[in-house]
Amino acid sequence: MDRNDLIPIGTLAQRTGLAVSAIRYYEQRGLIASVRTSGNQRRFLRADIRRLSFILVAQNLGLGLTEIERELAALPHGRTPNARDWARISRSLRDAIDQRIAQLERTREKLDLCIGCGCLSLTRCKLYNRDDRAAALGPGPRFVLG
Amino acid sequence: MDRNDLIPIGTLAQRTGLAVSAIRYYEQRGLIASVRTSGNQRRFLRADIRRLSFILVAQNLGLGLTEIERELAALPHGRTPNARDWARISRSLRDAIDQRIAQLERTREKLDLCIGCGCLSLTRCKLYNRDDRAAALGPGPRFVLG
DNA sequence: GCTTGATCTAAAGTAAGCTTGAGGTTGCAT
DNA sequence: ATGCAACCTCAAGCTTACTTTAGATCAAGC
Repeated sequence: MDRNDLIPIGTLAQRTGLAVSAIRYYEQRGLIASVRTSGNQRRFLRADIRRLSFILVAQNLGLGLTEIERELAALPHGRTPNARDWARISRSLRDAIDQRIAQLERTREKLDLCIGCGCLSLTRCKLYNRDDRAAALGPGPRFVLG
Repeated sequence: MDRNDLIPIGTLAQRTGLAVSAIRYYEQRGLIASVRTSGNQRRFLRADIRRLSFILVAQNLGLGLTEIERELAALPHGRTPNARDWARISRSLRDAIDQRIAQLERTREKLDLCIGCGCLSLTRCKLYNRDDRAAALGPGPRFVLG
């Protein structure tokens, strides 16, 4: 199984917790690539486990696959990404996490004000201020990331 | 406009930043209620601005409308919610925010380890540990909230 | 060699969360 | 009283992110 470090899709699925169908979908979307055996079966690099993990973390942050694709585009083409590559791209993810945490903390503060004062004075309640609200990112739950 | 504090849907939309169609959809889903004028137009309570704000905050947290409905069910039926009601339900939201922040901080730590060590040793990389990963919550981006 | 589980493709289906469109009515200002 | 923006309903459409299904092939152990 270690010859050339090529793993079949099922193994990749097990390692990442993703469904096989999801991985195939990601490949179709261009988020991940594979080579084929003579019998047309996909074989992935072990490094793709990391790539999928990155996708999962980014998704958890609220990023859509299109945005994730943009992030991943920073990785080198044709060459297996090395430590430096991953460090660079991971830092960008780190920033997004920081921003998201900061935003949640702001929301929490506002919520505390509302809980504390029990304000029913609608004009004063900070939660009514929609400046910090989720931007319209299309359908589905909305997230503020910046 | 202050007679009885009843506002039309367009005003509610402006105040919350939501689309009129979204508010109608929420009503259909049972997340918000309205009375009708003699001409069949919806009229909402001013307090519904708060209710919608709650929905927006909860959505931003990653909750689905079904879960939000469950949360809102804690509000009194037939009576306009008062400060105490809102305080109770908001605290539950606050807890969810705390948990989400904690989870993001854990992810950030793991990411820092990966950035710091530049580990390409896949078996050691903490990000590959899927224990803390998003649970399958159906289609769409996944979130860990608990 | 044979079986059995993993894999393949393509197309259709699903779920959430809304939006859009058509065709018609209401209500406030002038 | 008239005009026009705002409102109404209902059905269909859209986007994201996948899953499911069907029918066929592959690969690895016994």
